[in-house]
Amino acid sequence: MDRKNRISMAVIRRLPKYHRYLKDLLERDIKRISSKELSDIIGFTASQIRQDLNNFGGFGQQGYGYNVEELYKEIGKILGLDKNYKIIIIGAGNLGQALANYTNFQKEGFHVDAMFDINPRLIGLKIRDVEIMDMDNIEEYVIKNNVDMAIICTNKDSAQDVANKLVECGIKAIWNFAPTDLKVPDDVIVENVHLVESLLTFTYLYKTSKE
Amino acid sequence: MDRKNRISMAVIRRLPKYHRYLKDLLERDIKRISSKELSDIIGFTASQIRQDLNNFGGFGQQGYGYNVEELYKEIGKILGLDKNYKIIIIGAGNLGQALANYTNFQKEGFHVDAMFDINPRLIGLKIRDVEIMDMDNIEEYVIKNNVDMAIICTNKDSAQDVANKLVECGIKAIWNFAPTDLKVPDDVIVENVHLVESLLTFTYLYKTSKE
DNA sequence: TAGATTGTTAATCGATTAACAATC
DNA sequence: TAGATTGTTAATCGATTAACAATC
Repeated sequence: MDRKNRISMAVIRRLPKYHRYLKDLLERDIKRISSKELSDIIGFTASQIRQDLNNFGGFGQQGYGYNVEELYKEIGKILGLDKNYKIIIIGAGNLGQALANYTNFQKEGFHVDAMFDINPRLIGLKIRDVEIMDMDNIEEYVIKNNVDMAIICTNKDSAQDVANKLVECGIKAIWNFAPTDLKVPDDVIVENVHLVESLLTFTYLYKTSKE
Repeated sequence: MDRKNRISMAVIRRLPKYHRYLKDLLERDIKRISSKELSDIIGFTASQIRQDLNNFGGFGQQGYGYNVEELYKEIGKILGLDKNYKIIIIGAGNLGQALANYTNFQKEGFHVDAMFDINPRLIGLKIRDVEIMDMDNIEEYVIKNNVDMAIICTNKDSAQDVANKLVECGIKAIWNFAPTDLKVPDDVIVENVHLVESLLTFTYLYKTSKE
């Protein structure tokens, strides 16, 4: 724990990118790769790649480089992909439904188990195999079904209330798509996907590139 | 341009957050705010807030702080929100449709004009007022309609081909939701929303928080 | 004017890059 | 063994924080 906590967010956010590129290499049947070669395709410096990986252990071999399959699996384990995760989605609007349908998550062992909404028109519907349930049943559901993570896809005004409810139910991990910053206890992990922030950054870069 | 280019990405990515919090304050009828007060609600240090803002000009007043409305408008201008933007979406699947429906973008002056897909079942359908058109017509459409930005919502395998096509049509700004890194010329801006990377980072944090 | 708070310079901290001895 | 490339330490770079004079 002490050692883990010392790993910076900068490093952690690069891990999924390593994972993705290594999967690519694996699919192209490439058996080994040096930090220099990986640098050429992923765009980080070779030095940074070696530094990053050495936070978690010495996966390479001098004079050889890294075994692609082994490194891919190790990084998968580091990320926690050796387990499956049960997810619920709160807010069954367009975005919630899109995420329920998004197969890239399922491939990695994330399974959307149920969706919740307060809109009576949506309750009872099924998106793929996932039923949209009444928000009133969420506590019962979470406790019964050992849910790992919750995705908030509500509007900004409901998001904090929903988060409070989730925390109450014992959820420790919230992936938040609502355009607001949630207040939660220290032991609850929140990862934000702030689409508007991404769009505005993008717009700034576009605008200034034209000047 | 020279001055602009010196502004670090770290600062640029904080701008949308200032913009959002200032809008909040404005809606709550708060007229002025000091860097210290803003620090308390936004979570950056007061020092960082003053540093950030001073990259773009002296918006504050000693002994007073910042005028909320003025600062909100100034940051909006810096981000390029004093203009409207025409957007097309390529890939009219669940995610593309969800983004076409996402009203938070329209509020800020972003208008989705058309969607494109290669699936004959989708072509001709309308999502809200937005027609799904045949990918074959994209070049003609972009040239005729002065499109500013394109959103890629295809799968990873088509994304690079779509990007090439967009660059060919003269598009200079691509918001990419496909789980891959696009190769484009230097004068084309790409902003990625890598959902899988966010999910895996999130999973890592969740996993390690339990250890 | 006195108090408050900015704008800005200097100090610190952390992350990235460079270098190289260790070793496969 | 010789060549290649890692793991790791040291140097550099950039971003954040602290401090304070300027000034409203």
